[in-house]
Amino acid sequence: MALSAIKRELVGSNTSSLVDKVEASLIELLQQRDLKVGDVIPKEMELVDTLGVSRTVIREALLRLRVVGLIESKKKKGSVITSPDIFNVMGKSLNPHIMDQGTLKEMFELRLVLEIGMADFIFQRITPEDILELKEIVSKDEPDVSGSHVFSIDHEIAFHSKLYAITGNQSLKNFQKLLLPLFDYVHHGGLLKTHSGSRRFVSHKGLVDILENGSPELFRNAMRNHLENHFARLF
Amino acid sequence: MALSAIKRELVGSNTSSLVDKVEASLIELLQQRDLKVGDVIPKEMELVDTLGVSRTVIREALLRLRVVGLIESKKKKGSVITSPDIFNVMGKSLNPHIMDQGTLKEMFELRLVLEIGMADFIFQRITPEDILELKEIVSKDEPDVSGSHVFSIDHEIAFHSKLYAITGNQSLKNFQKLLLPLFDYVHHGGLLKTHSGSRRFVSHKGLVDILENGSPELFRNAMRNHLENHFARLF
DNA sequence: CAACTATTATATGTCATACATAATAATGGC
DNA sequence: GCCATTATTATGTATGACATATAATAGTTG
Repeated sequence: MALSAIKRELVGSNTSSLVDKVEASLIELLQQRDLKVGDVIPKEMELVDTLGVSRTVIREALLRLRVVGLIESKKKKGSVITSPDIFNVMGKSLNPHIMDQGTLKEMFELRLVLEIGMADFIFQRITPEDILELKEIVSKDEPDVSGSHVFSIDHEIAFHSKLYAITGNQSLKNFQKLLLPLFDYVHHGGLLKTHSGSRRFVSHKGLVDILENGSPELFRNAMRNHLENHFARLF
Repeated sequence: MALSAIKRELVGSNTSSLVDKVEASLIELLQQRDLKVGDVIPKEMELVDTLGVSRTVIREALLRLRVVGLIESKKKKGSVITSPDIFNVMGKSLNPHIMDQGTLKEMFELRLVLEIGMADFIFQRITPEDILELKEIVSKDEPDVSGSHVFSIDHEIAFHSKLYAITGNQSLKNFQKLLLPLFDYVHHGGLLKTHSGSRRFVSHKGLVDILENGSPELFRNAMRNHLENHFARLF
């Protein structure tokens, strides 16, 4: 049996596949019914009848929505609309073992952009407790006998993660959490020359001081300097 | 027939589904074989034999990889590894009609973070031609008879898009392209009070002047002011 | 021999059906 | 009225068949 009339209509004149069309139909359906997070969507078999395609195709279209986090499927309940979270989706495709060098470098640049750009939000929302917590973190970054700071990935991550948290922007924080594996891969893989020994223009402690007494403008420039050797490796 | 031994082993002790396991196995496979972009991965039927699960499960696992952009499937060729692009994946889940207000607001904040944070890269990479192009764009933003600037979404987008382009970071640019529908939705849906009439502390022309003769530091603060009314709406 | 066309083989795409599994709803005993 | 047990239901998995597109090959013709 060849394609039935309705399927031909679904496929239309363009080249997109059946699943593409069904996926589009589903999204359109969600918008038309003005469905909100938590609402349930029609069962697979209902969609089979409504759209006139096999359950295979329906399931594949639903799966796409599920992968990008638009819906969640429970055993007997059916599928419900969800909001969760934009960046988690990206995580799967951010496999440093597979992605090419160029993209990897761009992700690094993105990190620098974010940490300089979020100064205003940090100042807007930082609390005295946050300051204390940052000082606590910094206190564990003691200079060694030679006076230079020993580079510790864990300490680095703890400090900068706290900054993201202070912004109060969960999406931003998720984004950072997402990028962490990349940095871990790069540092451990020796893709960049080792950080230790390179001079820090502004220390973590310096940044905290500015958060306490300075301004967003001062902080942006300080962060710019703090990340100087990162820039040096990129440019 | 209940689950066979090998499937039990695949499922293991945790709660994750069969497809989850197969998906993980596939990713592991890609890393182990050190497969790079352009390489082909085993055929569906080979994977059926190798992993001992049905083609249904294999296909669903492969589909997941395809959705996040890790592979592409061609009819007779099989599936090949691809790199493309991190942010396009996110686009599907960024449906403003469905996502909740909180996330929408966070996306707006993200935009501000990016445009302030990318100053260094703009200055690093801007060319005289870019300056000319920016001036060309700005020239179309004439003040009206009352002397105030008429707000034009198109002009706004053209100007800021050019800034992203100048950074030379394709991922960053893709990110912006991704966010555009959100802003369009918000502006047209009247979610924010209209932009027109609100005072611009720093005009587009002012930003271009700084790009020509100023510094990244000046630019960051100017952009901060330029986006002042955006901030006002958020805080 | 070269270049172009028709055929074949292959791997993904779609369909149909049956059964497994888990979670809710219904039922029954106490 | 509460709790354990049993149906019911919708998704998850398995299997086999056929459709479709395309790379590869064979075959035809100038």
